[in-house]
Amino acid sequence: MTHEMDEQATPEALRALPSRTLSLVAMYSDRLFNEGLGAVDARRWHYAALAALREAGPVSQAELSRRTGIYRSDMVAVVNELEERGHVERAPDPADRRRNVISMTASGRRHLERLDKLIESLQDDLLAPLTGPEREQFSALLARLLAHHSRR
Amino acid sequence: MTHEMDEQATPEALRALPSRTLSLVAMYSDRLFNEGLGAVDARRWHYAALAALREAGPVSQAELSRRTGIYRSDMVAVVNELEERGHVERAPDPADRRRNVISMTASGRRHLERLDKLIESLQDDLLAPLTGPEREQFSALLARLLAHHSRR
DNA sequence: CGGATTTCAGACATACTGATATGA
DNA sequence: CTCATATCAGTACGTCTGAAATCC
Repeated sequence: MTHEMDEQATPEALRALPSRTLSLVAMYSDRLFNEGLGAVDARRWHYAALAALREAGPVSQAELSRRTGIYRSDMVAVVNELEERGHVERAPDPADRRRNVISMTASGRRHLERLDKLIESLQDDLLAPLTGPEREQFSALLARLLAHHSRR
Repeated sequence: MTHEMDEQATPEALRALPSRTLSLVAMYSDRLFNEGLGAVDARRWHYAALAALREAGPVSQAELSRRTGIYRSDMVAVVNELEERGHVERAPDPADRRRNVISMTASGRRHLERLDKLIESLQDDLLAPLTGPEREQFSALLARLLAHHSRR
């Protein structure tokens, strides 16, 4: 998935599967966001990490990991990239020398505000064919599915 | 994503994003189906290919590819696996010797019927928290999003 | 010749595992 | 001793690209 598939010729047995439609829409959505964010030298995880830092203040990488859902092992690379771009700073925690305290820089804050606007517009692209109330409905249904499946 | 993320501590800016919820739900859905199908020695692509064969009759791999959305390059492995399990047969097309004609065996038909039931039950697990009408709504909204994003 | 088919080899991203060094 | 942290190496999977061999 997904190339020049002929959606007309898609077997009825498949077309009726919400799991399939869900996967495909998620794929298009991911692609939309990856491309949109790539255009401003960012990635989805960058936004997640910066948004978490804004709400939590300076925290350790492990704490960032818990709040964003990024694996600790992968968080290293995310923080590396954000640090290279000057959006965050790594500093050893004097209180616990195992930890790095990650904090946003002024550049990071500006970048995050740019991303807020971009994300909002991409969100709009994603839901373009739906009316306002339909978007609410869709989001609410998704949230309930997530709540159901993410409880252990 | 997704480990022991603390969904409570998820930044509000992220929790409000349908794109994120969508990705996560799709991930749980994919996992559900991969595990369920794996338990009967099948994969998602197996079901797609067999369902397409049932509706189209014997066709070439390229045609199967168009109908299922599986890349031609990846279709080779899918047909290999189905052939190993005795669910399909490969035969050269006498009318066009570039082509392999893929057809379902009796075993394939039985297997597909098993999968029909399994898929239906997994579908039910996926949508468990939703009422009947809500499932209809959800599917309809997904279908409209797919239609919108899959046109070029 | 251009175009389609099957196949292989591999790039790339993402989720995830495991192990190590260090320190609380 | 245990537990947590940061890091690195590597697995597994899915999407996707490119190219070769064959045939229309």
